[in-house]
Amino acid sequence: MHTIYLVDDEVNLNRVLVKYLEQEGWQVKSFTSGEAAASAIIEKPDLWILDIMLPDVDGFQLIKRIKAHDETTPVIFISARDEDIDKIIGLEMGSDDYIAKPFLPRELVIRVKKILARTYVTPKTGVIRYGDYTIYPEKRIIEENGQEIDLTSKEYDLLILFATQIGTPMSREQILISVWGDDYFGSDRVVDDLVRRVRKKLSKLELETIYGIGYRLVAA
Amino acid sequence: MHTIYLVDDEVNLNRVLVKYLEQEGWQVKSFTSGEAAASAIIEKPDLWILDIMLPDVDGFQLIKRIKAHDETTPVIFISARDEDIDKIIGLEMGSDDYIAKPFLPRELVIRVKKILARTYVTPKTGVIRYGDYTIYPEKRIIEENGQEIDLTSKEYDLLILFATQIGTPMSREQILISVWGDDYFGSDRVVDDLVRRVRKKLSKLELETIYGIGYRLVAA
DNA sequence: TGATTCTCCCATAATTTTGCGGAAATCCTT
DNA sequence: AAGGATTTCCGCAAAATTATGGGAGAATCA
Repeated sequence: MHTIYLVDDEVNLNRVLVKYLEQEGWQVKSFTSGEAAASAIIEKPDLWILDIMLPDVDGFQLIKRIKAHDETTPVIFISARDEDIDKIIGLEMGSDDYIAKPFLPRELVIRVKKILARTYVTPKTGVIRYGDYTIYPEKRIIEENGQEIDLTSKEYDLLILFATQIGTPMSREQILISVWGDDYFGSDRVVDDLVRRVRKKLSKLELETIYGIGYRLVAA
Repeated sequence: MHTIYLVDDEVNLNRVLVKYLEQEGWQVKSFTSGEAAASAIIEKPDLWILDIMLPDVDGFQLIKRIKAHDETTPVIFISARDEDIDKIIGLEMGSDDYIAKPFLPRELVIRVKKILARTYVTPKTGVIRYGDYTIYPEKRIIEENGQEIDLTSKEYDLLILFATQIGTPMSREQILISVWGDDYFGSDRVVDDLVRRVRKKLSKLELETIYGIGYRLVAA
């Protein structure tokens, strides 16, 4: 689940936007002042939505501090003033998108979805962290506190499948197709076996069995 | 089939729009006054189309009452005045779309289609909120104030059935088919049992029994 | 080729969920 | 308020699903 931090001093709009964003299942925290938002930068939300005009610390200063803290955090600007828009577009503010007031809340939701998709659909490139484990998908390596753990190829396939779908239950059918391919005709039970092996090697991985459904990796 | 309620006091436009909407196979009811429309809110159409300028109760008041009755009902505004449009977009009107007069009827039809598709085709993507509960259908998870509650697979199937059909009474027959499949030949009584178990685990879920009929999930 | 590892499968045990009978409680009708 | 129908509740047994240990065959690698 993604966390989104919203900064806007118009309390009404703020409240509405929070409602819409939460409707999508995101965890939202909202701020009405730039100063309050600034002190939350260390909490590293997955995305920021910033109004430019704020009573104290304005959006431009905020984005600088956000990006200074973590260059990759996506930011969406919202603003009413045309000159601001020009500034956002013209300068290299590092903003990932902007939206001019007035706008429909669902328009904002659409943009957030796009950006999150762009940022998180490609976890293949980055590393995945899960508790003490660090997974390097492209290298097919998993470390526990820097100590590499040996996995066989199927074990690794399974790990990646779950690690990229944390929280989502996977049926044996889905697992078979993903790990063995759709031309496998043996028994379902090999999945149990593979799960057993992975559990044994990665004891801190919460691979939960969902009776009658399949398995799921519980969020760390 | 979807039911659409249209509110516009211009009788000519009203008639034309009804024709176009019915052309799509939707069941349309039209009103020329806000008061008449207001008393039809309890009929829960799938979508409302509201003109803002009405002789008596205006569109803004109407949407408040519609959303108060059921937060999720989609609403499309139509209006001629620019200032209205600004109001719709900017403020927390909860409108799902708007369209400025004059417009082509088929433009309206397109927007209605989009919204219906969004609302009904993808109930799986969004989360469902019911009082303190948050349901993540695709993850087969339900949380009460962030605290996950364990459900068995049939219990979850039942929950989803009701949660996606809030307010609609379901017969035992329907529940059997939906949860057990149409090839189940045991007794009806298992439904009672399942309902009992779900009630026990989710005590704040208002699963009302309708004597002689079945059960219904009362809106939170 | 031989040794080692990996994968698959089977049988059995352990676990979880579900079904069912009957009694108690509740609801509706008269 | 009584009586019949319906629903709820309870606990246990049956059924379904999953975990586990062990062994055979396949693949891999030196």
